[in-house]
Amino acid sequence: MPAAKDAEPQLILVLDDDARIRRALDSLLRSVGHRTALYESALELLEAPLPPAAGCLLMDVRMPRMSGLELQARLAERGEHPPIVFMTGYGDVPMSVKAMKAGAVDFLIKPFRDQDLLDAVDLALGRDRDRRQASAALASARALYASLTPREAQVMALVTSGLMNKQVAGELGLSEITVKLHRSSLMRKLGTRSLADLVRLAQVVGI
Amino acid sequence: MPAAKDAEPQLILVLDDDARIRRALDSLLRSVGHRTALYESALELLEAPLPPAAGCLLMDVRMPRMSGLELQARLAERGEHPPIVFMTGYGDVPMSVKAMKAGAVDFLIKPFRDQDLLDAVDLALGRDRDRRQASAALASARALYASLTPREAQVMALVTSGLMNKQVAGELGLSEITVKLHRSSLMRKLGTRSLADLVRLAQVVGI
DNA sequence: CGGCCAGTTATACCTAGGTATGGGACGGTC
DNA sequence: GACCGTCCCATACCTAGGTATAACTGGCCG
Repeated sequence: MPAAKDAEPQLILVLDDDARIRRALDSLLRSVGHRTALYESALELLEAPLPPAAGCLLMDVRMPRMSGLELQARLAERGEHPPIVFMTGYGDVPMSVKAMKAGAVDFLIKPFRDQDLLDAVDLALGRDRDRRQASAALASARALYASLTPREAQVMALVTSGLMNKQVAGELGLSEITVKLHRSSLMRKLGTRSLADLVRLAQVVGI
Repeated sequence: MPAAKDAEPQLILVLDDDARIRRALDSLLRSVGHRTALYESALELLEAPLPPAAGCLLMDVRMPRMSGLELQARLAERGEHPPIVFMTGYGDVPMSVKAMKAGAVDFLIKPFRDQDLLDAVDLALGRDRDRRQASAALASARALYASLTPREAQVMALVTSGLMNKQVAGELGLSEITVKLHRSSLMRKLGTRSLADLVRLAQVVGI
């Protein structure tokens, strides 16, 4: 594991149909050292795959063709997506509640102070880092687990549930020595050097 | 463990300064089988300890003396509290966003359909059940852990980190046999019958 | 067909874990 | 002072875990 020294700063996706606002947000965000990517419509953003470095999506709620809320729903359907900060000039309460229930980080009413926006963006970037960390840990655990043969996975499940080798052998109709063999093999594959580590890995994978 | 057969249905705390609204909410909630407790002011609710069966707090945002948002903040300071559903006739977006950021389940605008309120309450009760389950599991794990002597706790930490008995002995300056003794003693106290169980318990406690 | 991998088992040997029994030291409590 | 709980160590014995080596089977692939 090369320890991803966050050499790649997070990117802030800015989506607004008004070019003047895009420019203003872009310059504000860049002035405090953020990197940005600008989008004019929800469709433009949906068509291309999201930049892997995307750490926050900042967007207007009301836009022609596809609203911010609908984009939020589409992104959620597709799986993981960066945390979202909404802005709007004409928001109502049900709209903001819906956005927040769906996981938005903040919902800002124009006009807002620059600092409020920057705070919301920082919060979103923080959540994105947490999300990335959790997701990377889960992915690597799953990848390791996927390298096991079916038998090894069975043995792992029973061993981490607390059964002794002979009990595992009984459950699976094997001899104890075979269980030991699968066990040492899966420990090697997973890089775990103790039963404690194995149990924790199993927890992550969700056995 | 007597398996708490949820013989005790959850209680819905209804807080509104308007007596007519309290009565209307009370009758609506009771008509679908919920149990309720009525409060006239935030202070009244804060003064007495919360009913242990409280599974949801349904309240107006705007009330004299103490607002719903302030009550929400006070309850959060005091630790765990039931999930909150807000209602209001005059809410603005920043208010609703603040409430949702602080963890509210929903923020309803009057007039709302009865069903919307009942849905929000059901969602809140569901979250309360999850919360109770997690909190009960954590409490029982902590209680078990607290019954260990200091030495046993040290041994547990090292054993669950994956060290062998002899390594634990080295770390603590003990002989291996003594470690085994502490180990069997703590396993007995915690009711764990395998290292796997012990590791999971340690995870819950946060070792 | 030959090679490879998963899966299976066996023998043998060594290490680690678990328990029973007994004993000594220390600190606090009744 | 007697008692108790915690902490420590030892001997002895048994069980469980781990590894090495070797061998057999069946399926898949080039």
